[in-house]
Amino acid sequence: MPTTRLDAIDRRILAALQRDARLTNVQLAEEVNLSPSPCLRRVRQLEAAGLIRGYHAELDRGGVGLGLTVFVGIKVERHHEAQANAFREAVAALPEVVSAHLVSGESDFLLQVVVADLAAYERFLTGTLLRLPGVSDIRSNFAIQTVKEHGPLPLARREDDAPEASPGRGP
Amino acid sequence: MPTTRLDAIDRRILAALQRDARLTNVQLAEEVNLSPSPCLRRVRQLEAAGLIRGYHAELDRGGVGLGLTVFVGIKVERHHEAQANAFREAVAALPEVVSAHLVSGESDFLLQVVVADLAAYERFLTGTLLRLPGVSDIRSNFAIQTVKEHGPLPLARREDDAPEASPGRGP
DNA sequence: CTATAGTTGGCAGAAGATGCCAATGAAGAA
DNA sequence: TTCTTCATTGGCATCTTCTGCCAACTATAG
Repeated sequence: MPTTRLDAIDRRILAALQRDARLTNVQLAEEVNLSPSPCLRRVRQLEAAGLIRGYHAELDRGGVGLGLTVFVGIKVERHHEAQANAFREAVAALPEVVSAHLVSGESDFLLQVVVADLAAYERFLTGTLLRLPGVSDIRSNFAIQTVKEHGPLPLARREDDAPEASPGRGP
Repeated sequence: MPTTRLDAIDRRILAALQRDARLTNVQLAEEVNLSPSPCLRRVRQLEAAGLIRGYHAELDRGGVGLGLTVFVGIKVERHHEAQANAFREAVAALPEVVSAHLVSGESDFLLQVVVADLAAYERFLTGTLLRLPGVSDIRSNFAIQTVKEHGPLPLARREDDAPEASPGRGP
């Protein structure tokens, strides 16, 4: 329901909150060259429109004892709709699964799995993943190094996204 | 530098902020059964220790015009250290690349790329990815459906993580 | 039992959040 | 061009929250 298309200020608000969700409304307003009132109103509107789906703390995986990230490709047998839904729901409900997508290519599903170590992954693989309904093949690719993570979405910037004070509205 | 191991309250703080980073310190304190002062102190400590790496708004990809997510497997030629670093830095600097990992298995790198549509991906692939230094093979897997995304990290819960009022400290 | 270190809760001043209203600016009609 | 209408803004007032400081409490070691 994008009632109104995003304007430059909305995009800057989204970019700022994507970078730092704990920004004070006052700080945010200053950053986008608005006074606090309309700034807060826009944020609420973006939230209500579903454009902002939530605010999350990004944790250090190693620091909380989750040292192993695995990308898991899963092939499933041709199945009925009900069976497919069951598989998806089962996968989504697993705490170790951080993300899961139906993808084109060799695998049907691509999961990102986070566990403490190789032993934990072995347990998760044999005790959980391999027992999911309809699984025909599983391929595990271990993350050896993280080059980039939680990168911000590249918000389209139009010509009017001036990073400094907008000329049309002085204080 | 995990000076002190995480206790149950720390884990609950992390879990809560992972779920909702905009929680008020008062709300957070209430949720973890502390008064605001020590709660805030713990949060600051977790931030300083690097366990909390940041706070980010989660945006609706479709809503901001980024309707296509692609998982890109890249093979690179055997290269020197300097060349490898150049590749990693180049990849990390690309706005369309949301995450990038060095992985085991068929590909050397696995990227998650976010673009507006197929045309934009075609431009990105031919204009940028294929021109990166040392690339020998690229395999693009398109996300057809998102089953789960931005799932919270499964914080290890010990026996003392009682979800209700802690017995040892009444108000 | 005493001493010590670490943690908690409460308090107070400062800062931020947020609803309300008049004013400003833009777009369209006449 | 001028007037009308509508959406959006900025400022204000009030309430909530933030956050540093201090005394009290708990647990551990001696």
